[in-house]
Amino acid sequence: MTPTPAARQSTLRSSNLALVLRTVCAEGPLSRADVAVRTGTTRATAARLVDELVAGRLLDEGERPAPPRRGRPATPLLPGARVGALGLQVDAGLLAARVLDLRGRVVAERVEEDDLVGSDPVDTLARLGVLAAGLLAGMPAGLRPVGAGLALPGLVDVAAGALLRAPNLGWSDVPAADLLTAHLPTELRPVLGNEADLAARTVAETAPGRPGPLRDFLYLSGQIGIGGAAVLGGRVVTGSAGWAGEVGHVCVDPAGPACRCGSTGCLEQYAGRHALLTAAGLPLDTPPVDVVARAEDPDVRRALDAAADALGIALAGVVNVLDLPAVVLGGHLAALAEPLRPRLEELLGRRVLSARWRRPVVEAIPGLPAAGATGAALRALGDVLADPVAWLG
Amino acid sequence: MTPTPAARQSTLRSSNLALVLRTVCAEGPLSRADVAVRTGTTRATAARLVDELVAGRLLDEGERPAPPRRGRPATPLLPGARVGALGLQVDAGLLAARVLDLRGRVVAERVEEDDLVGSDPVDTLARLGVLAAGLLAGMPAGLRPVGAGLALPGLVDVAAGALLRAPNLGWSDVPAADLLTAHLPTELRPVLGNEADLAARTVAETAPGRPGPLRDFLYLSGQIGIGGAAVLGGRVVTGSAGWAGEVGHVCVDPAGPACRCGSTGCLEQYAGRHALLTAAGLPLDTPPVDVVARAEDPDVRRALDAAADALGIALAGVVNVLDLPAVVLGGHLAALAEPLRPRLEELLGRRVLSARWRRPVVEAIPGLPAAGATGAALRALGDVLADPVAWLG
DNA sequence: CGAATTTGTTCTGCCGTAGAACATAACGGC
DNA sequence: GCCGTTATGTTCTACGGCAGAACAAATTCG
Repeated sequence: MTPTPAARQSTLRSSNLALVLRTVCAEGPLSRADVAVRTGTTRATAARLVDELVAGRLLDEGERPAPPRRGRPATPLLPGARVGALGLQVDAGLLAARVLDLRGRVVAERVEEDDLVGSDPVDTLARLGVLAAGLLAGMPAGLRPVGAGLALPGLVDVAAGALLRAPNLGWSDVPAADLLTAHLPTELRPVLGNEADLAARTVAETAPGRPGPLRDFLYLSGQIGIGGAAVLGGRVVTGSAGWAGEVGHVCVDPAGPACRCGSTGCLEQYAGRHALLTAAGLPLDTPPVDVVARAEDPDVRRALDAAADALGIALAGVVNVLDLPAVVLGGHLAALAEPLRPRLEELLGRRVLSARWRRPVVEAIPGLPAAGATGAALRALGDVLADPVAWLG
Repeated sequence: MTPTPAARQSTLRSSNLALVLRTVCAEGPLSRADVAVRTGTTRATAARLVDELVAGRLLDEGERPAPPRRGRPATPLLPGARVGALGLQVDAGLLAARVLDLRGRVVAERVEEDDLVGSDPVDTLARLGVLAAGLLAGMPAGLRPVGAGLALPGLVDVAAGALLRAPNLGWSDVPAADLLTAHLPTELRPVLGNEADLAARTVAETAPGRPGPLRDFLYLSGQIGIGGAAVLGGRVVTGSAGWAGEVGHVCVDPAGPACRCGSTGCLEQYAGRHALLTAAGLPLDTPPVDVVARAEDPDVRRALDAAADALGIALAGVVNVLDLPAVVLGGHLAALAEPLRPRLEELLGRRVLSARWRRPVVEAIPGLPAAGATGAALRALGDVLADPVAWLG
């Protein structure tokens, strides 16, 4: 236990700098006077803090497209466009590198689709490293990269920067951060994260520091298997070691089919992409839209119903334990939301203890491809928002 | 969304006062110099803060049972003994009122055992109010009550101070805080809380501000039904509306027996006290020790195994979603821990995805009767620790 | 009995915010 | 076209809180 250090004058300053930066990030263009009102400080103090952030390039003074009003026109403040973070992702079907700026805009990206199941981790991460290095080399000179993150579909050891196990890739014990650092500037050693956790972050946070419409929800990322993440108060619940969110291995029926995890009747065995397509008698590369199109086919209908039932049972359990007002379907499950929803909502209404007072809502948010990469960049930019002083140099 | 106010000088002072108070509460008797070291401040500043807390009676200067050392003897500081909070509890089998001081000691208590299933909420809460008023009337004059809490076995609306539904009591829509306020001083309007959440708090926090041995765990409170609470980083996860922790209604087998909640195959139907005793062919008032004594009886053994299996399946799901390193059995389940543990730990080892890296541990913590009342008092005292300035008057 | 040692107190200086006065840049009416 | 109005942004002084160093106090050890 590191004892918490007491707050000193400088702590006050950092904390208020962070508050001002967060405020501008969260509420679009604001003037110095707006910032003073939002933070409850005087204009004098707000201006002082803003000036420091502008000097450190974390905030930009915009040209004034001033809506004509009385009084001296305000200079609009925006999150710094010259601060960017690198988000990386390796998934069963793609390799992605994406740079986001503090406004949450995609500055540059490269996505390579490829079947990476069973690929060699060293080769694949080297490919990703080259991809990322190329992306950074092509960046406009003014942009300063402040951090990097890597989304991986599996259990991750954040402190060590290592992937423990990613069943969908067939990878185990990969020192991913070390392998990538060889291709990147030293200050851009990527912080690892679980793909579903980071994808969930893109739903909770539409841009750095800007809260999304939902603050509490369970996110499901349907891939070959099923990943998930619970979000409470806008923060992803990562658990004590960062291994939370394995919704795909919640047991739906102890007498159900064996799962590769060693257990039986896991949710993944009903609602995972492979399991669902197999049950529906469709080829494993059938895109979700085709599944929806054939929803009236009896075999497909039966598979969809079984998936909805399994989701209902598993998610009701999670909602009972965590009290979440919404379930967000992402990944391939987003596309299947329509045929799944009626049965799923009915089950949640019946099996969730508090449904009588607040019935859980099912939302579908497809998200852009490689949402994990965006989430990884958001995490890195979140570090800047949390402690701007460290980035003012 | 209330905009966060910026930190000012006075914020700094409150925050450091809170830190000093927390530090002394967490690490037993400390001198001013110890506090300075622990908080990283100078002795001058630490002494100033300590003096203010001593003047406000939140800290006491102890007599020095000084272990003979070189140098000027230190004056030991202790959490204020004259600050107390009232914890109340209504359960199916008892009514409890308990006063805890800032050191976590039980200053006074009254517990009445009685069968309250199906009782009239207005009458019962009036009884509890009288009990509490009597307890307060008998308190030493020096003790200042700073807050109150009420633990209830059901879903609670904290903001309204109302109980929504407590199946074990047969109560619905009870304005509990209002009913009790009639018998108590106005500043002691009790804050409602779920019994399992508050009992879990007594495990996470052995005394106000003093962390227990476990920081992350799932607590199970076995009563007639089964309540639960997840604790992450020492904080109880209450969910978005405070309704989290309904582990008893996680589905173990969709084809299982119907539950009074309207669902099927809930954990409660296998490991709840009533369900377990019925399955074992024992009378419903059999104390847990007798169940353990007859563990070799085939019927009892079968019921215990079924309960262990159900717990394994349900808890593995929760652990997969929340990544918790430990499961704590409380209530009647604590007494049954020995016969349940082997099978339960085996199942958790098999069904928890991350068990290969860290196998979940099962602990039994019986706790004192009416742990919810203690937890409710701890919550109120936690308010004092969070913002001592409000209590310095 | 005096040196050493540790605790607690006093005093000065620095830093960050509050508050008020002042400067600036627009609009609008006459 | 000028001047009052209005809102923004800046400058200056005051206050409060912590850091750091010097000092006073109380006990042990040689």
